[in-house]
Amino acid sequence: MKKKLSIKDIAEQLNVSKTTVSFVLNGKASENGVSQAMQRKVLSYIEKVGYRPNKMAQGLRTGKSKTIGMMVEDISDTFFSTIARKFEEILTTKGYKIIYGSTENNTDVTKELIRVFRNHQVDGYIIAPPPGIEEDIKALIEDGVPVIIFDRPLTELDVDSVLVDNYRGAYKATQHLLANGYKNIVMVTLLSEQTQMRERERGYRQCVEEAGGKPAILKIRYHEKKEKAIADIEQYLKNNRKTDAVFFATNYLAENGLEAIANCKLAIADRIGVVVFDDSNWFRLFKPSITAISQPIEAICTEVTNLLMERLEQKKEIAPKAIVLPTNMIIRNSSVPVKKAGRT
Amino acid sequence: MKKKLSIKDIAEQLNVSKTTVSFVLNGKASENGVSQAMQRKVLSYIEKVGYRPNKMAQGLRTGKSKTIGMMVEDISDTFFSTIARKFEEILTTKGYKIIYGSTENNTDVTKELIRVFRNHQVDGYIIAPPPGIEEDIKALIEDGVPVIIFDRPLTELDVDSVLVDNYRGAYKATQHLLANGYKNIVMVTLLSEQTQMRERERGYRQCVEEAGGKPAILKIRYHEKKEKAIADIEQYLKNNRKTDAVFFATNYLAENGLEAIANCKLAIADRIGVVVFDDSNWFRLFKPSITAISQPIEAICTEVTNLLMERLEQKKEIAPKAIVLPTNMIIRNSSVPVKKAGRT
DNA sequence: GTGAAAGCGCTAACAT
DNA sequence: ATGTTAGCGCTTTCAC
Repeated sequence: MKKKLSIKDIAEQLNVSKTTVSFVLNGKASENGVSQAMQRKVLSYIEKVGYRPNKMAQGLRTGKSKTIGMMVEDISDTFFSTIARKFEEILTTKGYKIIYGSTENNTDVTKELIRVFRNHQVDGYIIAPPPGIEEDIKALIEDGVPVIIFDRPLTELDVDSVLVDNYRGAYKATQHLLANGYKNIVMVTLLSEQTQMRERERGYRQCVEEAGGKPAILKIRYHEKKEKAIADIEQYLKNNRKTDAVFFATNYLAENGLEAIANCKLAIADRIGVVVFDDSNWFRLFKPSITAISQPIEAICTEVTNLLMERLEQKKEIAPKAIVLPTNMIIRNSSVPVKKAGRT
Repeated sequence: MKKKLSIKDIAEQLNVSKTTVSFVLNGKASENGVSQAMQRKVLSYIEKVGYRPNKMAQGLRTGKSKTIGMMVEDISDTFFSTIARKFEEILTTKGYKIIYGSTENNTDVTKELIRVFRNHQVDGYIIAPPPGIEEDIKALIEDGVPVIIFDRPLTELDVDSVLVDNYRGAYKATQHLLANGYKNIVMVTLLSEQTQMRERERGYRQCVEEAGGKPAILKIRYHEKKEKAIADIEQYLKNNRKTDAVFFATNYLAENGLEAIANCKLAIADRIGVVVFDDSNWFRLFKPSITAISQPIEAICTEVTNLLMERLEQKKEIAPKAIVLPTNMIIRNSSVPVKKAGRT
């Protein structure tokens, strides 16, 4: 077991003081008048023996852990894991590591996560917040800790945030279905308080009402048995024969909804139009391929990390920014009746 | 900005020593003869003011960070993100947090990740190793750090590992296709040194050869342009008209391969059978639904964490264990000609 | 230009 | 039964 060496060992080997070593390690050598020769000597020795400073000691001393806490609803969700990857990519270049936690969109779980992250002295937080977490986040901010929220708004709280225009995304999706001749569109959404879902619902409602129609909304409880969700959607479809299009508020709902539609033997596109909020790699492979509202994941990540780095490096007070990004509609075949367009 | 309190503050407020507080905090109160009354007093005060010990200081002192380093090829891959979630679930109950890193299946990236994780003093490693990383992992183990590898074997190295029987999984998949009347099966796999891929290839070869056939293997470079992968597969299909079944070695390849098949206008199941290694939530929704070899994710995670906890709590030397889990074939419609079975 | 030393918050051996 | 104290490895002020 090769003994881990400390700055003290290095200093002793080199017959200099810990201070000198520390200075060159932190790039403060020149400004503190350490000779070039000395710097080279230290650097090359460190390189040779593969010394790397102990982050815990550094952290204890400086109060900085060089780690960021990321909290999302569920890290196994493709949307969030793709984002996690992107964050990793960007933050690694800045010398940060990420520790993650899944909130399950549950306030208490999130509170506990925040506590744990605090104990770990994370330098900043990236959070897709559940409802009811305002107070805790406010406390964080008041303590001067950088917090960036994304994906879900936290109204009533002045905090850096990066959101997507859920309202317009849903509006456009609905409008697109209407434009393609579908008249009775049902929106299948989650029975939950997630603010971004409410925005999507609002966009749908607004659009339908403007067109003189009557909104129809089916709410499904999240992560109850898959079979239950499928059965509920199937039931709705059977009881509402006039329904000729479905707008799924999330990928997860589409997964079950598409099965329900199959069970009802309704031909997608011709008999029933389909649009899903959030894209999936697989959608283009369906027959017919599935139209989706996609979120600008790259942009979300760069905006979030930019805000975060700004806060981490901030010298003076800066006012929180709220960034809203547009969604992108990817029109495929599930929302275009065959008589109007070729099928893939 | 509410000042963070330390154990010293607590001790002063309570008029006791830091030791006493520390003992009750660490459940060593009784064994060190701290009175029940005292324990309750400390506990309730701590609860009241919401004190929580600073992990960095604890870590520096004890040499334990209570964090685990997880390295996988790509955290945004569904397989790995699902696993990340499960690890989180289990390790949280044990008081550990996870920091993650994506290796891109690249040796140098992984080496650097290991260095960074070491600096962060992670208490243990969970690694899906890239090729050529044996030496570094060996060094870790010799330093007494718990390392569990999974997903990919590291031959020549005696280390705790949890793997899936890739050979048998591929063998069974091939056998299943043969049994359903497909005669010319091509395996589409990655042009890479990943050991688990070689095992899958071996399973396929063995089965085809036993049946007196001639193996046909198409290798695709990972993560080159999607279009290139699609074109390559399409090309193969066009040049080999006799091919009547495809066995995709991973989900990622299936994503492109299914598009190639669609482009060639080959009817899945009837004209061309399809089986994919690794399942996806979406496969049951395809028409026809896609047959897949699924990995026992739950089992992998519990085995890995069990091994890890064993190491973390180990008193005496224990010999490394190699655990191999069976895969599960989920027969859907893409591998069963219609004349033999009903379509969904 | 370089070094000594204090101290970040905690644990645990040792004293009392 | 409770308190004193010496570090863990590092940064940084201040003294030489």
